[in-house]
Amino acid sequence: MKISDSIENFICDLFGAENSIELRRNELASYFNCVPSQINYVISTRFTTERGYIVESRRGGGGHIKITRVQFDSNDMIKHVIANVGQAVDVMTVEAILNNLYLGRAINSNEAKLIMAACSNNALSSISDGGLKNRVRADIFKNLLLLFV
Amino acid sequence: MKISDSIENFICDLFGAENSIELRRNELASYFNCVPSQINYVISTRFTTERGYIVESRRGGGGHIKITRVQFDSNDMIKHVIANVGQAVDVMTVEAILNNLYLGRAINSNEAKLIMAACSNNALSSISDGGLKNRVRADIFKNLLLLFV
DNA sequence: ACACAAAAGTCAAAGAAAGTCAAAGTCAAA
DNA sequence: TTTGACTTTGACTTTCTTTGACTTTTGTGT
Repeated sequence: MKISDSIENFICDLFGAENSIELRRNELASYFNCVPSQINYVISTRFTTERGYIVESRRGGGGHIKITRVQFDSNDMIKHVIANVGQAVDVMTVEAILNNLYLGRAINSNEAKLIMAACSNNALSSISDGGLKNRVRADIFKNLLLLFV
Repeated sequence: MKISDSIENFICDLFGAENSIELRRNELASYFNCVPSQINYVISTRFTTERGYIVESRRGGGGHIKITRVQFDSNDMIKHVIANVGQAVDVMTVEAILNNLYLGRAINSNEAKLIMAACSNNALSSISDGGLKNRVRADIFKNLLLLFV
């Protein structure tokens, strides 16, 4: 079996009943006899927002990688949006989706405003490249929606 | 291994219900078996103005370090943060500020989570340039906080 | 006043993690 | 057999922490 798959499985098992785990990249890499960056590869391809994971990390001494999984139990609407919003999205689309979610009672108006603000062109004004801007918007959007599922 | 975090926690605990504490750098250092300047490192990275602390100290015999945490009325708190977060900001700082705002009741825990998610490295992972990432983070952060004033 | 000792401050080098990126490898489908 | 998606690898980068040599400030005893 591919080593990436083994690592993926190993990490999944690590969760057990917990919803959040913390690991040391180098330890894991030496356990699997692979280069450390392989761990990054596994994480970035398998533990993505689309699949319901949030990844945080810290470098330097005592550094670590923390992976949190978000329960995909309730809200199908939001789940659906997260799965279907592509790599990039524009303001109007975000607006339309939020309106839908609001009408469908998946989020309330304050939440919609917050998300809208986070995805606004204003918030992303430092990004001059239009393509990048829409990709970042999509990332932020999905990360936020993830909190509601 | 992550002695800085232990020291940070220790100092935080010292506060208890008080808003101001006083400590001896050398004592603390020998308690943690570290060099005295490590205490400076912890203080300068964790107990910053941005995070709502004021640090004063005195050298020489009977010298000490005094750390005061400041509390504002919640609207002021947010305004203060918006005014003082610079052009760029890192995740740890956002985290610390949100925690402060939460403790100061300026925002609730859901709001804090939302803002955190919008400012996370995960949400901004498409931005490869570290400097730009922190600038965008600051923009998003301020845009979101603006909704609360 | 003055010297001295007892604090705390500064700064840069070394160390410890994690992140990035692109080249090279694999393998199945067209 | 060529192509293209997915994997593996490693050199290089960035971020955060630890350490220690050296500096500055301040209280105290002479």
